Amino acid sequence: MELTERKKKILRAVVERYIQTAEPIGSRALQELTGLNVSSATIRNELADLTELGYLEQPHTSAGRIPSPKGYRLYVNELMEEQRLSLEETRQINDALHLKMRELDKVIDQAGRMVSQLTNYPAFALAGNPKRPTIKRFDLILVDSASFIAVVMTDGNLVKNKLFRLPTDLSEPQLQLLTTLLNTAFVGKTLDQLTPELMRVAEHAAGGSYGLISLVVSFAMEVLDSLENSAVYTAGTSHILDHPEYQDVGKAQKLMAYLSEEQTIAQSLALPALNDDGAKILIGPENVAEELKDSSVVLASYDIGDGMKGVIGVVGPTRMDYAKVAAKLSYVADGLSKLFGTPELPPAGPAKEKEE
Amino acid sequence: MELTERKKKILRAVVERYIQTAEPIGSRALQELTGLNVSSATIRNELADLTELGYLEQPHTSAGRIPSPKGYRLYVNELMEEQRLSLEETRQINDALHLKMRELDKVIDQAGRMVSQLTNYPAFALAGNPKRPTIKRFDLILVDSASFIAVVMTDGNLVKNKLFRLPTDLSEPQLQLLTTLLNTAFVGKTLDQLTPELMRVAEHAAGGSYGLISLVVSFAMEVLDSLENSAVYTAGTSHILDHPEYQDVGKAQKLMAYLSEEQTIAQSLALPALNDDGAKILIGPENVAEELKDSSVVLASYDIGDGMKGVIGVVGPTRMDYAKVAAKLSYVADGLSKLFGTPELPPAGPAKEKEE
DNA sequence: CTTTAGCACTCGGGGAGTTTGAGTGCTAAA
DNA sequence: TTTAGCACTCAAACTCCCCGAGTGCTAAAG
Repeated sequence: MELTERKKKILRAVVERYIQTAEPIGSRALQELTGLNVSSATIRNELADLTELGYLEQPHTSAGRIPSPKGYRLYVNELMEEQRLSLEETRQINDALHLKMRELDKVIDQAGRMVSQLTNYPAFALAGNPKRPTIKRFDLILVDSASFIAVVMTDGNLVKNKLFRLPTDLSEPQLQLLTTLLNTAFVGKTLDQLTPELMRVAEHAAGGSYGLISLVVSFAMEVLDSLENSAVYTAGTSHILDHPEYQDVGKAQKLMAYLSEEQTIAQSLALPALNDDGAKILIGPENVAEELKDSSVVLASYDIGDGMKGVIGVVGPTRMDYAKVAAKLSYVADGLSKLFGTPELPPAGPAKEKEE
Repeated sequence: MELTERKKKILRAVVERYIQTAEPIGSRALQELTGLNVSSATIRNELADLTELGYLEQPHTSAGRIPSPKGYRLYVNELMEEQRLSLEETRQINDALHLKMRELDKVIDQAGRMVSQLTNYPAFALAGNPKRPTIKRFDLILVDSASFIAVVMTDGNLVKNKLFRLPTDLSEPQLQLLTTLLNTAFVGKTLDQLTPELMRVAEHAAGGSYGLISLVVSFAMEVLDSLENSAVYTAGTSHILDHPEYQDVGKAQKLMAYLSEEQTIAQSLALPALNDDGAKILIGPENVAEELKDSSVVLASYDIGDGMKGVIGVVGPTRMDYAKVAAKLSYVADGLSKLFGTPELPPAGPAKEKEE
């Protein structure tokens, strides 16, 4: 059954007011808020209907109404106006997006912090890749006769390195041989495919090369592993204490505990949202996790490039300002996609050349 | 004035009991706890003296006594027995110290988390270097005609890399030239010494090389910069809610806000402790930061190698279990020092060789 | 001089009772 | 269908009072 215009107007007023004040709204207050030219008694009748239909709740008989999760849902789906960010706000975000370090982890971490600061809610951010990562190339750099740097690059164009110090001497040709060997034997393999079997074969081919193969490969495996179980960065968890619904320390504690279970967040919350575009809003009981049953989550996904995607999200009371949060989150997500979309090197290089 | 043995015994009992229960201790309870064969009245007299001397406090006239910061200080200095960790505990720490990734940032982050989990208090960890870092060597790896990887190694043997994609073509000899150039012009320089002046000279020497110099150098500068302003990792902030002294949300919030000001922690708390060995304990008002005036901090420093040091610390109520926390922290710090002290490569390499 | 028993006193915490006021639901009239 | 009016409800805030743990003081005993 479709609601009448007037009912919608009232529902909307209740939601918006409650988002601001966190207090039940009574019929009298609604008279003014809605601007409807009807008496409070009429509004009371409407409120009774809306309560009957499950859009509103009453903390106790003699209190005003507050939105139920169902009410929020209707509000988010139909009543909420797209919030436009102010110039000030977009400028702020744009500034913050000018991150110095472009290391993937750091950028994601920073993005999470930024969102948390922007919204005043706890936030999290992570990257996830749909396909299993593989190594694309190996390089070994001789530092001195007793140490070398291994550089591995994944198919997602992520580059990692590690310095190895050896108890024995090492020569350039030796390293070259190793490099070729690594590149022929292990490129394009996923983590599971790097079997001990394969290692043994390659090690044998390496001859007397000190088991260096296994060292570098196990480093590569660490890299692949950390990529598959991508880290979740949380930020601003203390913000939940700002909101009256978490004045009860017990509740705050539960939510915080949940937020520090990073793997759970990744699996159950963020990853399912990877492929949804735009902002996704999960209200109270719509959340799978028990700990989030009376909180809400807003998620947005962004493109990292090379098929990788990421998710940033915000957690807060069901009473959170969905319009604003969703707008900010989407804006940041877009910004990140653009950031990753542009080549690392702005074509400033050639421009700098004097001679044209 | 030196306290009598009996007074010390009483003070100690008060502190230890209060650490457990967070409740004021009365004279009757102390009769049992101390094992002294005197009446409660006698103890009351002693308590009055200790209060007079500033070692104890009374929340209100008709309550028992709790230790004052001065009392804690005496306890920590003279009365506290070195806590020995149980086998179970050392095993737990040793296990946790077997970290997979040996990337510096991650290790430090992990260490902080571990300590927090171990002690049930919020913890932080950071690395700091006394001397200004410089770049030790540059390497450039050609990936394909339009991209290359820059690898820089600092004097602290930290290696960082970055992938550059270019709008133009690139050749191996070109890269080699660049590498030599970079290594002659910029090695051994601190951040300030990498002046625009120097850059211009080097760029000029590079001839038509597309301003690549400045790209790589500015990456190097980022690395140096991030090394100088080393990150602070905090973990387990939600643990403060476990303790009754922070049931007051306002207090918890203040402390949490402080803990998220990572730069402040670094500057005012951790860095001063860099060169103190062993555990350092700061009780309540001994802290410089206003926000910590009624909390305590335990710090321990560890060696990273190459002259770099790090600090891990724990923040909690003044009532925290100093003996246990200090013991755990020292143990972890030692473990970290050892971890960094041993070469990256366990000499397992040669051992793996079949043919001897 | 120290220790002890005894006793009056203090003060926070918790429970019961009361008041207040915002807000409701219902009814009867417009 | 809307409105005015009115009785009713209930949480929150306040007051009052009791309880008991614990103190400080005094006077006597060691």
